[in-house]
Amino acid sequence: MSLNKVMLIGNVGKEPDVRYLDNGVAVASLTLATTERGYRLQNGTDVPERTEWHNIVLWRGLAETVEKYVHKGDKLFVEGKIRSRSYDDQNGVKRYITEIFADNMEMLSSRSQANQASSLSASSSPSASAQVQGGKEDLPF
Amino acid sequence: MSLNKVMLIGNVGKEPDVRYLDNGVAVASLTLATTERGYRLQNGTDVPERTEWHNIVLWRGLAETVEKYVHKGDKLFVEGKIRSRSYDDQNGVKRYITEIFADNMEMLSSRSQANQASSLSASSSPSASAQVQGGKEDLPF
Amino acid sequence: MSLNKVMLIGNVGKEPDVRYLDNGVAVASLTLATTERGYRLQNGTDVPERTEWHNIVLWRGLAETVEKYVHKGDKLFVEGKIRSRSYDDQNGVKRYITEIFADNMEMLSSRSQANQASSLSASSSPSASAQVQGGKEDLPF
Amino acid sequence: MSLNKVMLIGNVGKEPDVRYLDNGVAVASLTLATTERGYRLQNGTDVPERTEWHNIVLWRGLAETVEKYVHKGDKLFVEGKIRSRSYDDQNGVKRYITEIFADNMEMLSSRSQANQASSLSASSSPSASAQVQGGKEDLPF
DNA sequence: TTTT
DNA sequence: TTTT
Repeated sequence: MSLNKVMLIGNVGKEPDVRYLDNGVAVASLTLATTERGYRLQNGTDVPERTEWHNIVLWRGLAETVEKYVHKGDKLFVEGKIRSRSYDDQNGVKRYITEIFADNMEMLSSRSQANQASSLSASSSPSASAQVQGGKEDLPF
Repeated sequence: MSLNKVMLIGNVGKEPDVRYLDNGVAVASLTLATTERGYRLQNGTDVPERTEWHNIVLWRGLAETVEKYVHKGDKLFVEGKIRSRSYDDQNGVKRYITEIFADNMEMLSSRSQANQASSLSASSSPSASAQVQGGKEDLPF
Repeated sequence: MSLNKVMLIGNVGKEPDVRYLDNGVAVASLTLATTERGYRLQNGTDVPERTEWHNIVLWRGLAETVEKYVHKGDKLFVEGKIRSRSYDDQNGVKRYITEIFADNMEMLSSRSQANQASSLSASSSPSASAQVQGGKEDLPF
Repeated sequence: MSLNKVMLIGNVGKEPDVRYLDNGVAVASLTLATTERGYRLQNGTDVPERTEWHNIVLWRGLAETVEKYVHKGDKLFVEGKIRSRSYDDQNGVKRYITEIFADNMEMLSSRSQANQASSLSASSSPSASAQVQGGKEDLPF
């Protein structure tokens, strides 16, 4: 048995990228920043704040929601799993990238009209507190 | 913003109860035991092992999967949220009960044919490692 | 093997209760509200917002941090496990209560001077982004 | 506010590497495999099983526990956060690596004498069900 | 590149 | 009893 679970709350770094495969399936990519607060060690040393950037990949319904409602600066809750893959860069060097494959997303803030978005999307994702789940059409009750 | 998230791995206490509402929606109830190992304090005192019993409620597709494949003794991973509700018992005393409303379930073992079940159900729940999600008909890739 | 994990983000309902055992150990109790947004079903029915109240119990260092810095209305992240116990109420009726035994806490907001509190307490809880862990005196790096 | 949380259950890929810094602090590195079950798409296509390898880094007490008790093949529960860092490889190419910085670990199995290990280490990590926490010397009750 |  |  195995578990591969990630939960993030952070801010979207730039406008998400959404594209459609030939079969019509939507795929979104976005970067999410999580920031640890700095603190002071007992010996007086300051440990500065630290920002981690996560590559988030979302498919299907989640990607469509991203396209409609998610923008740079927005705060998101993302739940998913870690996936690493390799690719050859422009110099033929093999590169590894670690991505978070999202199973679930919740919009926590809006710089734009995301609040409206959030309640709209919530109406199709009732299984948890206003969470948006991929491609789910039915209702939990 | 708000988060209410529970993740459990434990064993099913007895045969699950599954019923159908008038509208055809399935609802399953089961009890799940999680056990903390005992340990010895530094002063030599033994803290015994401790079993916690959780009331799990599952709806729709998850309930149907439970009906087909989950049995007493099986090991389950359950993800969901905490919900408390009150009811009046047979003596008219108001009682409170805390339940875990499941969003997600994974079968980790089988005493019966659950392994087969698990891979079957996985085929309709591809979003995560063989996880069974309620009412989801589409595929993540 | 077993897992019993809860993660909550919510608001403190009233001033926490902190007491000290004869051996000097601090124990804090507080209630935390998590709220699911309401939404509209596809048939037009409105599902109203729903608030869940959680009984949180914190020990030792966490309880002392609560005593110093946590107040009614504050937003908290709490991580812990579910524990149920029974007691006889004033009428001799056996009652069951479900509590969240906190392993970890993070202060996310302050109505009072909690922001200052948060950075102070963070300096003694370096293992994660400003999280406060019970009785931990050492540093992770 | 920010959250960066990872929970993994998987198997250790090879013997862990443990070293000590000049100041006596222990640091352990290990690889952990999580495996998603394969499944069959509705169109009949088989999606094969998929193994993900995670780089886990543990400090201080956790690293010392790893040194004593964790071996290739063991099953571990690891809780922590995602951290990426860059370094220059032997060809001067800048490389990025993503690691899981562990806050918490639980030994779920042993190929060697890890069961004994687990109960031993549990005695110094009582805050949660036999979980081993870094550098914690006190007891929760 | 975000945010506090 | 909180909060949005």
